[in-house]
Formats: sequence, structure tokens, C-alpha cells
Amino acid sequence: MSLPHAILTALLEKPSSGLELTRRFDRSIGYFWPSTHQQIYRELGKLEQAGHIRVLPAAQPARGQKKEYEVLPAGREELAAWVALAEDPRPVRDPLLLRMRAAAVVGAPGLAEELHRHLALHRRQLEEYLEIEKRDFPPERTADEDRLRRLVLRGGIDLETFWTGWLTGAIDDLEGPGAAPDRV
Amino acid sequence: MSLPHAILTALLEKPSSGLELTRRFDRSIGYFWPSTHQQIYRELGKLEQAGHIRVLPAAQPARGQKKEYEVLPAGREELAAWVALAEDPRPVRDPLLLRMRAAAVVGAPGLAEELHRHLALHRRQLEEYLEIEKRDFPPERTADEDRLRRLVLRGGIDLETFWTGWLTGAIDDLEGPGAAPDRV
DNA sequence: CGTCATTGTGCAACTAGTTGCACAATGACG
DNA sequence: CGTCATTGTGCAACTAGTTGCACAATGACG
Repeated sequence: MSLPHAILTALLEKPSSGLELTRRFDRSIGYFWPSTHQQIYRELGKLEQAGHIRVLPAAQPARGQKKEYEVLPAGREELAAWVALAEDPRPVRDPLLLRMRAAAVVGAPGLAEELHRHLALHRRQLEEYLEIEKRDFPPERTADEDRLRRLVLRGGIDLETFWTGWLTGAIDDLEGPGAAPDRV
Repeated sequence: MSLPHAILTALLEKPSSGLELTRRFDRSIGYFWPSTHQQIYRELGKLEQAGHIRVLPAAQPARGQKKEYEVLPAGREELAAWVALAEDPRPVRDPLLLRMRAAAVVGAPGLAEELHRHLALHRRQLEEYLEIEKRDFPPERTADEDRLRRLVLRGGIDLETFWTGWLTGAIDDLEGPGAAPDRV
């Protein structure tokens, strides 16, 4: 039940239409809770139904049939209650680790290449996060109000750092001394 | 499409019944691809249908109506093909990071407690992994054939190390000097 | 022999996320 | 004025995972 809360958070930061939300997701909340426009529209409908958000009366006619949503007090309360909830971390589900495990049984041809590819992807993501950190959280501005947002970004950075580190080690190990890459 | 491959891997390591698979998942493959017995039975049915596995003729009548499955050549081929496939890492979806982001907007009462709770859970998981490493991969036995399995375990260890590290830092930051924990 | 815990298999309904598409309204451009 | 790109909303079908339950067979125990 995280998507509705992700949407409430985004709408509290700034009332938006479905498409605007989708775009904003892609470069902030979507980093740790991605969503498609279809899903977002469906969820907006449910949130409106539940009385958590409402459509803002349109200022002027816009492209398409644009609807701007804003959060109602009930929605804010719902979100605050959710923040304080105890919820266990969701179980890890990682296909790459699973494939390495399978490779231990049926052989690993093609796997090293895939590790290189993933390493490149994670490096790129790490770069992106570091860019955002430089832009949004420069060292001189340690505003207290951004503490939590900075911590979240730090989470992303540390996570990608873990992946690049682990993948680098794995590649070294597989291609390194005495490696038998294609053993069955 | 990872669960069937997880099952094929487990069955290649050792032919098993549905319940045995479920139990074995809980202490190996399930660490990075958890599954319930219901899901496993359903998938076993599909895999049999597809000709990837078959029921072993029963040696002697057992409890319940036990069925032991083994992997057929077609199943092994399917698994080997999957190992070599290019598949992007699945997007991160983490409710805790999301909740921190929400807390930045509606206030953070109760959040620090939750961070402590998660830290304890991740520490426990890390301990468990380190136990397994000590048991299954003692330093003297660097057998080449366990290389991949050891790397997978390393992945789990490094991942939990990331979480404990990040959570520790986040708690320090939130409860530390000049903290304003319940600000709205 | 009856009862109960254990081992074992599985169905049904639901929830959340994905994929593929349809279609409405508007402004820019020839 | 006609066409087309862009902005915008949304339905439908599917896939994967979760939750709650039913029920079969066997062995242990009184």
C-alpha cells in the first residue's frame, strides 16, 4: 500500500495533474517507488473516491482535459499515520543473484558480460544521484528542513555504491586468477 | 519470470517434493527470492506441464501424497538459456525510504523508532549470513566450484552491511546535534 | 480403536504492477 | 482549413505474489 502514499507526498509538495505527477515521479520519488501513468491515474481515482484528495477548480481551460489534484486534510492525516506505522522491510528479490546461483549449477557462459553491463548501469545511477546531491544539497546549505530528504538521497547513493563495489569484486573474482568461467 | 528458474536450480541441486522445496527455499534461495508453498506448488504444476520437470516414480508410500520432482534435460536447457539472458536490474521499491520522504512533508514522529527496529532486523540478517559464511565457506576451503555460491552470499552480506551502515548514520543524524525530530 | 499432530498438496480470491492500446483536446505549421 | 505533434486521461487484459482456507494420509499416543 505504498503507491497512494507516494502520491499523497508528491501532491503535498505541489498540487499536480496526473501527467505532471508521472513526470515528477520519474526524477524524484520514482527512484525508490517507480510508477507508470496508468497506475497513477487509477490510484488518483481511488484517492479521490476515498476523500483524500480533490480536483482543483480549473483556472483556465488547458490542453487535453487536465485535472489538478490537491490533498485534503483527511489525506494528510492518512499519510501521517502511515509514516508512524511499523512495517517490515520487504524481502529481497534479485534476479541477478538468482542467476548467479543458477550459474553455479548449469555453468556461467555469458554471465560475466551481464555483470559488466549491470556495473555500467549502477555506475550511471550513482553518477546521477551524485549530481542531484551536488545540485540540491551543497555543503554550505545544511538546512535542517532538508535533513530527511538528504538522508533518502544518501540511501540511494550508498545502495548504488554497494552494487558497484560488489559487482567489481565479483568480476575480479570470476575473471581473475584461476578462473574457470565456463565450467559445467 | 524468476520463480520457475529458482525452482529448477533448487531441483537440480536435489530432487524434492513441494514441501521440501519450500523448506529449502527458506534457508537458501529464499534469501533473495522468497516464495510460499502455494506459489511453489502452482509453479511445479506449470513446469511439469511444460515438460521441464517430472514426477519421480515413488520408492515407497510416504506421508500425505508426496510427489518428488526431478529436472528433465529440457528444464536444464531452459535454465542455462536464462542464465545468459540480458535482464536489467529491477527498479528499487523501498517503503522505508518512501516513508522518510513522506516524513519530510508531514513530520517524523515515530520514525526514529522504526529506524531502530529496522536496524535490529538487518543486523540479525547480517549475523545469519556471516554464520553461513563461517559454516559453508571456511577460509581454508577455497574450492573453485563454490566461487559463484560464495559470491552470492557475499552479495547478501554486503547488502545488509549497507543497510546497517546507512540506518546507523540516519539515526545519528536524526537524533544527533540540533535534531528537531517532530517538526511539521 | 479414536483422536490429534504432522506431513503433504492444492484451490480460490484478492492485490499490485505491467503492457498495450484508445481517444480527447489543443496549438503549430503549411 | 487540414494535418500532425504534443499534452493529457484512461480502460482492459494480463502477470506475479499474497492470504486464507480445505483436505488427504500417516504415525504416535492414550
